Amino acid sequence: MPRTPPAKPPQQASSREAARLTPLESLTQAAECLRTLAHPHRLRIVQMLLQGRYMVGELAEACGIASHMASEHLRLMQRCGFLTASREGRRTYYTIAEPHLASIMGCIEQRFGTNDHAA
Amino acid sequence: MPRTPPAKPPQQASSREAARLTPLESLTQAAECLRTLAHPHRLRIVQMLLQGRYMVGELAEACGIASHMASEHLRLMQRCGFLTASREGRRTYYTIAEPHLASIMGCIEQRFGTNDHAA
DNA sequence: TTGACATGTCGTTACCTCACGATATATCAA
DNA sequence: TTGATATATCGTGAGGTAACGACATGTCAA
Repeated sequence: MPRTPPAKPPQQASSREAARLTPLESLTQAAECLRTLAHPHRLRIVQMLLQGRYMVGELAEACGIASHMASEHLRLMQRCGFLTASREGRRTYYTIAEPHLASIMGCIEQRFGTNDHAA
Repeated sequence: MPRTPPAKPPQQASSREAARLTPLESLTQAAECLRTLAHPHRLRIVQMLLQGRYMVGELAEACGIASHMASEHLRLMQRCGFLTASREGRRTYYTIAEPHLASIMGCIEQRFGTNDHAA
């Protein structure tokens, strides 16, 4: 791990593609996606989106951050295939695109009780 | 998130303690632990330790890294309660201390096929 | 005691990420 | 067209993290 070489961005990687990767490549991809998830606001956003679709402003307010910050978090998660966006007028709604996110968040909530306070 | 304030180190947090934390605190703790996990060598180490106990040198060799690097990864994971160490002579054996790690790794393996090549 | 072995720690360097303000784009209403 | 609304992008500074070599510690065997 020479400090992450060229390393293509944590692009969406389908489960089928994963089969063609070396063990290290698979683990590297998994690590990149975990890092994308590893932020309190992004976890909160995923938590909300697992309940339904929301627009940027709503997610930003729930996290207590500026809209343009929420927008950046959403872009990161969209990049590695967690989310998809759909524009409606001047609003953009985001939804979960990666079905495995539900089970991963389930594990996390079970461990950290992060759902005890769910809205 | 003013760039992580003083923020005590991602110390071991029992599930019972988690109940006393605010939603943001819980999510921050979860994020810190996810970050600790989010490294290809650390994922590999956890994968191996879920199969049994190993000493530093064995884990280092499996990852293709120097022993003292493995030692650092192990220390990080020990800090947030994932692992415990037991010294035997000049060797140190590590084992999984956090039972939820198995299910989390299970989700990750399911998504990324990181177990298709398991030894 | 000496030397080899196994692990752990420290300091440095390079890079990456976060949060922010400023600014851009796109859409709607008047 | 103008202004407000909603989102997205860019540049920057502060600070964190990874990998490495060097070195320290602790243990065993001869």
